[in-house]
Amino acid sequence: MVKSEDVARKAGVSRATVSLVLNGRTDIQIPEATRQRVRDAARALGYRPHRSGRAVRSGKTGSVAFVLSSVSVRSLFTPLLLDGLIEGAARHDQHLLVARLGDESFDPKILREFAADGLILNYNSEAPPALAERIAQAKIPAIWINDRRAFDSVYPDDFEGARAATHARIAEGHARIGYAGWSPGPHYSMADRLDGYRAALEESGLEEHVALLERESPVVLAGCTAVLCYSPDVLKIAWQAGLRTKFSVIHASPFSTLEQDFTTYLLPDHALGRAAIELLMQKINSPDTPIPSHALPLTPSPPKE
Amino acid sequence: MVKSEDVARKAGVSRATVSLVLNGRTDIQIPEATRQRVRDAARALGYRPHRSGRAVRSGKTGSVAFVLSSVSVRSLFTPLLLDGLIEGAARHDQHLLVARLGDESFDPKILREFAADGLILNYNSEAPPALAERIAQAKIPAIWINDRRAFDSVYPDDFEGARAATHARIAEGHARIGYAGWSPGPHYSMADRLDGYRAALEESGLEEHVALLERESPVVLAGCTAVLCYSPDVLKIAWQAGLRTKFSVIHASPFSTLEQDFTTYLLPDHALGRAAIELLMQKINSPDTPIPSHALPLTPSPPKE
DNA sequence: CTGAAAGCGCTTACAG
DNA sequence: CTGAAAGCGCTTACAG
Repeated sequence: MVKSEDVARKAGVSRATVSLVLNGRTDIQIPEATRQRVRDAARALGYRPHRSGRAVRSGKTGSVAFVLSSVSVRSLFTPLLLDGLIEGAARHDQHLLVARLGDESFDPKILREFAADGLILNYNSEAPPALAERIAQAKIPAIWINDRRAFDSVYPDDFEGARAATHARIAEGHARIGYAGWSPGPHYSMADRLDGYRAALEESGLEEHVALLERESPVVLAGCTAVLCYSPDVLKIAWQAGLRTKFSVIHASPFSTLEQDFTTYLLPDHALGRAAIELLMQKINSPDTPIPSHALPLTPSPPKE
Repeated sequence: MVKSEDVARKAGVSRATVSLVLNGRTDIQIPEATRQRVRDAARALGYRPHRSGRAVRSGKTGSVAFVLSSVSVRSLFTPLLLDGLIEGAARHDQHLLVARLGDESFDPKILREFAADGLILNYNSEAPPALAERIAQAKIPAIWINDRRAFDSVYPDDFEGARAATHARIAEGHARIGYAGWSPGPHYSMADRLDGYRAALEESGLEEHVALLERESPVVLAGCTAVLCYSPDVLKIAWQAGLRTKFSVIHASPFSTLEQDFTTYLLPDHALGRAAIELLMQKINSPDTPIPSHALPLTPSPPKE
């Protein structure tokens, strides 16, 4: 293994100089010729600085961790979200770890060891209470994704998304607009979407037509010329029940089926990832300042409708 | 930050003893009472050993990295693959890093620094030659996923998968079986699937009916009672062209559409992830031994057909 | 069985 | 402007 001492010897300087040059410290005056010699030596030897050496000295690992439930359905995420996190991490010169936590009786590696400077937590249903406690107690900087907390979270603005989608349909001339979905469950977004739909109708003086699919058949929506639904699953159920209307679907990624006519409202997964890292870096730098949560807008797809 | 010295002081032992106890070193004789005292002190203080301290001492980072192209279409992967990697890493008590590399003029953080003991590389088209060179030159242990190399790779057995799917249709009594796909391109799997299909037909003395979709219309397949295709995209094109047959689709994950009748052959993404980590750990332990590549079988879904 | 010491690779004051 | 020294948190021989 090549170490900074090898580079120093080859370049005829001290280890300190190697460190200063390779870390681009321009506040210290070092002749360009010396700098070049160091860089050449490093390249020639294939020197790769050992992250851990720096970490142990600086007290920062230079990594952040993306944390998921080991029950995958509790921590759904899209490639777009992961990409947002990777990009955000790269931007801050951080490595990104990915870990899954057992939901109970857990003592996961990522919490047991100090291996990351902060955590991005992604639970789309209730996170295990033990997790939040443990994080608070160990004072680990953390940002929650897809969770609408007062502080330290980023989430899609489902309320505004549903409201905008409904208004768009109204603007198109639809007067009888339905909503197909599940009964609002533990996750805030289910209630928010329904509320957004209702807000738009109320603002326009229209009547609501809601089919909660555990209880009602989509047939309740007969006569509607447009229907708002969440996820392709709901769309599929409505379709199979014989509903043939203009659909508006809130979903994470563009998708297609063969016959249906619909507009998609995309969840801002990439932006969520980016934003989560931004907030986390703030949090790492000042761990005691609560950060107001961010709601990010959904975008209609295709963007212009 | 709590360090091992704090635990040592609280437990009334030396730092060495703390290390031995917490790392479960049973080869050294330490009275159970002392062990318990150390564990209690660690818990009470919320001690989380600093990974980097150990890393700098042991020379191992305790992490492996999952490496992707920054052009996402060149490094497609499913959640199942990522889960396989996460599980595999956890099994070996490793952290998992995820990184994307620019394709050209690159000097990515993950290669520039020594932050992982080995790499899992996932390129579904040609990997940049500079990458393989760099890895070889820096002697970084690496395993390739979805790449059929003689050594150091794991990949789905597309040939056998296509062959088995075709034989299954033959066993069902189909006599005119088509193939819909793209012309074999740079990735080995495209040729392998076509070859597997052809092998099965030849073994059964049947004639081939191949539609390469850049050149031919799926209508070439008219009269076929079963069609083998790769990915839902191909299926969709065939469907839209009016083809109504039994389809066999090779794909990474279960998927559904509204009307079509098809059998899916699932790529073994989870197993690929697990296997890749196993091979990588071998490679890390003996970097100079080439590891014969592994081809993993596809599975029909539903499993019994 | 336990503790003091050395050392992993690195960076940062501090002398010169 | 550069080098010798100290120190980050940890683990591993080595004495006792």
